[in-house]
Amino acid sequence: MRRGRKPGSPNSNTPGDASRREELLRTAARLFVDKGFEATTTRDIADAVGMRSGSPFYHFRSKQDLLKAAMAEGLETGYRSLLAAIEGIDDPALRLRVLIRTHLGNLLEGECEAPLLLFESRSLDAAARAEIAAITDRYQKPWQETLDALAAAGQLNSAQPPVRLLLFGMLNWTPQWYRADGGQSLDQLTDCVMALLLGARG
Amino acid sequence: MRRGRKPGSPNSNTPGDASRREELLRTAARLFVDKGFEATTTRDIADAVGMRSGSPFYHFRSKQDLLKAAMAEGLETGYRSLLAAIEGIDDPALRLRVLIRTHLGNLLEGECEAPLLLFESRSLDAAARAEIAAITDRYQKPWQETLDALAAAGQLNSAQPPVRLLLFGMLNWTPQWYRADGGQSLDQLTDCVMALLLGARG
DNA sequence: CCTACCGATCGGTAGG
DNA sequence: CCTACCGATCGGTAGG
Repeated sequence: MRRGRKPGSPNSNTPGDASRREELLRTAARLFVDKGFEATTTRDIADAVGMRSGSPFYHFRSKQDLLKAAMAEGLETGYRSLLAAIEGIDDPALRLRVLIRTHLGNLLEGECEAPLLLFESRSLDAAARAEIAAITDRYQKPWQETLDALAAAGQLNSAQPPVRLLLFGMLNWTPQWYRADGGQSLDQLTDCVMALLLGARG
Repeated sequence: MRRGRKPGSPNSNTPGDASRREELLRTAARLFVDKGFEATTTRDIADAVGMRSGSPFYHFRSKQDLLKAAMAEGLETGYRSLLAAIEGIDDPALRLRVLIRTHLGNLLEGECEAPLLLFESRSLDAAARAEIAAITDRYQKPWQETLDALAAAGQLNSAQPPVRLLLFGMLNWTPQWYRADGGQSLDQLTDCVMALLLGARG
């Protein structure tokens, strides 16, 4: 029924196992976002990738470790997508637009929902939470730089950190209400956010 | 050791029991916000109010029922605090300011964190979720009216529903990062939000 | 990675 | 509201 697999090395980077590990991470991330960390069972995750209930623990020490890894790698992926999207764009207003649009795409088109897992930070111990906080800071760096540039150009009233955090919250709450079939495209939603930040624009 | 109490009527509004019920609701709300619904045990709640493990079920049919009631009554309370705060205020910009400040006070000074429980809606069944959605709509009505008035007065570019929802998300994410000891008062934070919405202002 | 399994915990209930 | 309790589930492990 099930294809057999010889035991490999635990937690290693064996090429063959790496893909299984990634599969676990992606699947866990999705389930954690949908049902929440606590409500998601390690058995749910195992089922979803076609493993037996004990097998995720071959790849990860604990359920919490799975969460930490899913957050870390997800934020990493999201960060790279941001950098790729803004590469070569000099105009700060356009940069901000692309950051927002990319972030919303990641969140709302299910490409990389990792930022939503930040809600689950409370389930991490202090050490893991610190690791994730550092990665989150990096994720926000391009945002702060762009806001600073906009303020310097006089297109934004203030680029104090609260502005960035308010913006981040505004975007991360959208999955609570945005529906793809609601007649508003992500581009239009991006327009709306931009108008809010930079003032009138049509 | 423990004071004895005669059995009363279940789920009724007996004056004596009402306060215990309210105590359960307030305590449950706080724990649900802090640890999350799934991570909070009915035993945690019972302990926190000095009951035995089975006793919460004398007041509520199920744990989910406790969540629903905590959300419903909490949003009710928050709604009333909003109405009281804006009563007699005619200037729409000032009204918005008071709405924001009151909402932030409720969230960040622990007076009424119920809006944060909206995250936990996924733990409700469809019927309960619909109930809560209706109460949430009512909670947002004063906001929409105020935004409409601002748009009519030309002080806001657009009062389309997404603006309200973006604002709501911006505020509801603040508990993720705001610290009372961070050198920024709630009044200053309110200024920051207002400036973001209405444009330059110093 | 599977089999087989365990200890702990959890939501909930009967009966007073 | 307490006592006493149960069935189910869950994270995790030993051993191959």
